[in-house]
Amino acid sequence: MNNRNSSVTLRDVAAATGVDVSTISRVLQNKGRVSEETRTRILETAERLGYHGNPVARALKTAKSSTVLMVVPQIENPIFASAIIGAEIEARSRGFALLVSYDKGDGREIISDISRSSIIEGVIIASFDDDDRLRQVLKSTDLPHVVLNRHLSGDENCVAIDTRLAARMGVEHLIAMGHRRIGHLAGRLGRFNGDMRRRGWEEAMAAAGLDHGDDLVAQAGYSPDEVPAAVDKLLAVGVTAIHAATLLTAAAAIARLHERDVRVPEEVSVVTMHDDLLARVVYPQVTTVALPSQEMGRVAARRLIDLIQGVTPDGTQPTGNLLLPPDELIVRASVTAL
Amino acid sequence: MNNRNSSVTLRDVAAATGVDVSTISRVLQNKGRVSEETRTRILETAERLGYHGNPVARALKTAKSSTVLMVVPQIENPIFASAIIGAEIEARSRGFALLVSYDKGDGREIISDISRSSIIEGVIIASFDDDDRLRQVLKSTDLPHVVLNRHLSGDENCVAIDTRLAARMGVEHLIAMGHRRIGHLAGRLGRFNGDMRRRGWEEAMAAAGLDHGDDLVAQAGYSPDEVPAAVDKLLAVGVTAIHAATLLTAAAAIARLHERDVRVPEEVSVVTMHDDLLARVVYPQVTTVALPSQEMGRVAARRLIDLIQGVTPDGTQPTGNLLLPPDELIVRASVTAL
DNA sequence: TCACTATGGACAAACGTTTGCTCAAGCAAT
DNA sequence: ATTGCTTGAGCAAACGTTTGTCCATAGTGA
Repeated sequence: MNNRNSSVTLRDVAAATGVDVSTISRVLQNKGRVSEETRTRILETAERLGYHGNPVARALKTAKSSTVLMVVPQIENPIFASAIIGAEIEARSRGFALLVSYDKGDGREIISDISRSSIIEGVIIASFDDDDRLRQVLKSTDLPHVVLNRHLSGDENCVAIDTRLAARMGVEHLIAMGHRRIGHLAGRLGRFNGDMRRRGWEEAMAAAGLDHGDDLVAQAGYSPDEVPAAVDKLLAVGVTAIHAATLLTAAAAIARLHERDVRVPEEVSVVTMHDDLLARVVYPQVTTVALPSQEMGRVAARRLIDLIQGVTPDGTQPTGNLLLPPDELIVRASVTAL
Repeated sequence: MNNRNSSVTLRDVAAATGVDVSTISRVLQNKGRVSEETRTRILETAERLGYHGNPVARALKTAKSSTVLMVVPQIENPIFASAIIGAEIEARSRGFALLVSYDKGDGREIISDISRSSIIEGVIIASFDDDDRLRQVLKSTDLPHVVLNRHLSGDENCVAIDTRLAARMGVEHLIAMGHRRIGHLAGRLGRFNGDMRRRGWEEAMAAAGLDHGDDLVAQAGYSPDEVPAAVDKLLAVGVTAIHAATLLTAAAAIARLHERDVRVPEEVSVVTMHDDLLARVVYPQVTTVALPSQEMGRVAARRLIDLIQGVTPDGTQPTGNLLLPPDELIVRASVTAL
């Protein structure tokens, strides 16, 4: 019907070279035996005609679409934004296209929805923070998949960042700077990353022989709203430093400290993890452990495509969860020595 | 080869109903005349068998893939992140899938790249801030397209937000609060949005009979790095308020003011546009004109799909650039009355 | 009753590939 | 000289749809 420009087909090349389409196809795939002479002739005409193949036809024939889907919860979270970029870069470099779908988390069956309207070979799932629901979704499809940004017990294909280690690094920095009473402004406890970060804080505190009781942790989730109360709670127990679960809550904590006329970092230091522009536009600029969020997306895509293709580049079947180490601590102005 | 579960085909339904595949196809499309009896019988078996059609086969036959591509520069910019979501929501509701591709801006031919590996019916372009390059890219393909986040002279399918009006609204608020000497912390002048915002500031100032000379505008681009110097420049000419081009530069400006021991908003008020979490985690929380960034993505997708389908829902051929009005001014703490 | 038109549905071609099979040469071995 | 193997390439089927064409059957008017 509405033929796009790119409508030079195998048949056209065949006609132009006086050779059968099947031969062309084989040459283009480097499959089967073809004389050197015909091969170059074909390659030349294909090039000259601007032949590029029809991905849809190929997909129909081979049942491989070279397309993967990434389902994200709220893309606004900068960590997912970078993860998408990372995934897209990796996917593209492997000849795959990346479909992105937004999951409002309202229980819609995104995946079957999508795989109904478009053929995908696999899916990267970053949404569904309800483990049970995620398992259920995963079970409802037999698509290759990888779970992003957390580890799901019972699943072998999860890619996450070692936020426990990142937390430890941040807290250890605080300790090295002489802090002894360090509060943990927790994310969502009970969730993978929330728990990991708390454990990291705990480990660092324990290793230094410091108090890490419950009164030193205040949960604030991931939105700014609960931060003020949590900060107040920490202030009440006399912390000299706060380890915030996320950059956003760190910023909110700093804002609260200003509000309470507590000077940062002179009276209270703040450290967190994840580095982006935000860390440089709050005052004082925040000391933070950079996280490989783009790399996480890249690795997830790599694993997914390995899974789809059945092997890793080195020939072995990929398996096991991945935990990416954090990048380094970036020292800015929100922490001071005691 | 590797048949996914969803392999119940038209033929299967045909076999189960004892009717030809063509009839099934017509029933499923509501095309052609089919007796009520066969129709329901077909519908039932299709349902029972879980038939959902093969999008690839359909795409091959009809030359319509129901897939569009969105090319983004840096997705980290929250405005693009929301735009992607908006576009995805609209696309999905119209039965389209959204492919996302990241353009590092290194001159790679993303579009031909992608349309080579996957068939797309149209593209939303948010990258290429070089107008000439964009025009060239657009010319190199005859795909339906819409340009996002700016207007490109000579193109009829651009969707942007009226940042000029947003700027005016912000500045007018400042004026209403009694400010007279208001500096403009500009984005990138020479670019669509940078110019628009400056004009908005100018218009508001002019309308109030206030000074809007060049010494009152300081360019800072969109990254925090150039902000301190620009703020210093504005401080030097004695402004009591700053209108920042973006939320990020507003935050950076506030940070600089703190650094210079200038109290916000008591000594200098700050207003900007775009609302997201960031506006609530800096101290003081920033007064800002909310921008319909998700809506922009939605509208872009709508226009693109209208273009692809040749008509708008009401039957007329879509045409003309779109300029979305800003949402409302959100009053927070960064502005005070003089 | 006969020709004629709706109606409902079957047939088959086509979309652009991939791939198993077949087959003609060419060549070496018997 | 006949057989047998290798090499190169063509033939045709298939992937799962959509759609133009054709053909029965039934219903209409005369």
